[in-house]
Amino acid sequence: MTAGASTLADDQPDRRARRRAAKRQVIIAEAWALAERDGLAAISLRDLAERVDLRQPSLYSYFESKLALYDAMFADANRMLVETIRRLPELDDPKAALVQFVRATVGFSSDNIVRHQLMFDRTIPGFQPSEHAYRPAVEFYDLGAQRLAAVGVWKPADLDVFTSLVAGLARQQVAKDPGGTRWMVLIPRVVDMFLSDIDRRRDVEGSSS
Amino acid sequence: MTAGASTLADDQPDRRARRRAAKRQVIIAEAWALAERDGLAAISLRDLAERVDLRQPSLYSYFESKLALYDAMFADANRMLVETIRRLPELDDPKAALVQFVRATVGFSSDNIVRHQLMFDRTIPGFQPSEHAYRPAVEFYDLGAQRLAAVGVWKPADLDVFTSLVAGLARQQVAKDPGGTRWMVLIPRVVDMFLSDIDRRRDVEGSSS
DNA sequence: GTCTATATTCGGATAGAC
DNA sequence: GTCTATCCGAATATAGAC
Repeated sequence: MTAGASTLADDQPDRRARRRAAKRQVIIAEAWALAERDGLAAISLRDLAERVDLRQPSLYSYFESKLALYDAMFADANRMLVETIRRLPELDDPKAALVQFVRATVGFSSDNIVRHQLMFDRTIPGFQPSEHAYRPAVEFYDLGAQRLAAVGVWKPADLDVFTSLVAGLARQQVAKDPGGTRWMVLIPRVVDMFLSDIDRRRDVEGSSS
Repeated sequence: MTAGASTLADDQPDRRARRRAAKRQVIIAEAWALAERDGLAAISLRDLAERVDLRQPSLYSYFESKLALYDAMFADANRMLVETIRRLPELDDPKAALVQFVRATVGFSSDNIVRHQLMFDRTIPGFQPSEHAYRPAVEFYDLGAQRLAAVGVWKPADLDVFTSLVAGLARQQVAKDPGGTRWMVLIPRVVDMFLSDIDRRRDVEGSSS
């Protein structure tokens, strides 16, 4: 019927979808700014709407509820962290690469405290990331696991120790010395400590078999 | 003038003060129950008043604002943690005592997630513990520092590493395996790792001098 | 100290016109 | 998709009688 308009009809939805996605991104970006100012739990859709030149009800065209907004923010923060890791220059020395990974991770938390809160604390009542939003978080975990594998660490218990080390450094840096480097500077030492422990345990295990 | 009533006049304020303090404690206890149910940030003074058989405005006789309530809860949680540590049986082996300390601390967080949140996360917008409420937190820190001193650890950087280890274990246990023991069981290993690292560094330092 | 009553503000969410 | 208008509920806090 409308043969000449078919390309138009096929393109238009894509453009619309892109524009829509772009605007969603703008909204999310402003939501972060608001969260930094007022606290994550204190975001109001009224303030948010004002910042993106919309009326408050119009936000419901982009997010079906406030929790859906948090979900999108959760995914956004995790994608940002994954991107941060991916952009790191590749290093030949696997141990140096591990230190680099931890530094980038703790640095991300330190530079993005509210993102860190949403990702790692459970601070919003009723919020639980959807499966979809959680996917980039898994991706991040895998990136860490890969660098651990490169130094011969793969046992689940070893991974758990490692995650708790990184979590602890990030937490203390964020909570006790925001903006500083008091725990950041300990990273090489902590990684050393961890790898030495792995070696030590390997030796013990080897000698007893 | 009222000589015969002077003992009465001296006692009555004490009794009143005690009753008042006792009721404050009841209110705080119910506040914790509410926080466990709805989330720390979602406590409402209405619900809280109902639970202690008061009308909502009457709470203002006990706490001058909601933030003052949080402040009292913060102090309460820290006192409870300090008490938990103090009640531990004394151990002769200083290393065992250190493991015991970490176990009790992480266990406390695991058993009291909302208290952990209030103490260690900054989750309530606008809340900052008063100097008075912060005192027991310092006391807790000192208890840890004492046990570290008993194994020869005293350097500030070493203390920072240790606090981040404990913080990381607690965090992962609370966030990723609430109610379980996945990170709890790693405690002896992590303490070993830490102390071995201290030894190793002492050796290096000693050989270079 | 406790109450009733109320001020005040703000929150998320919905209806329906355009 | 965006708007105006509005609902409805909830929140903290205060005034003033008892």
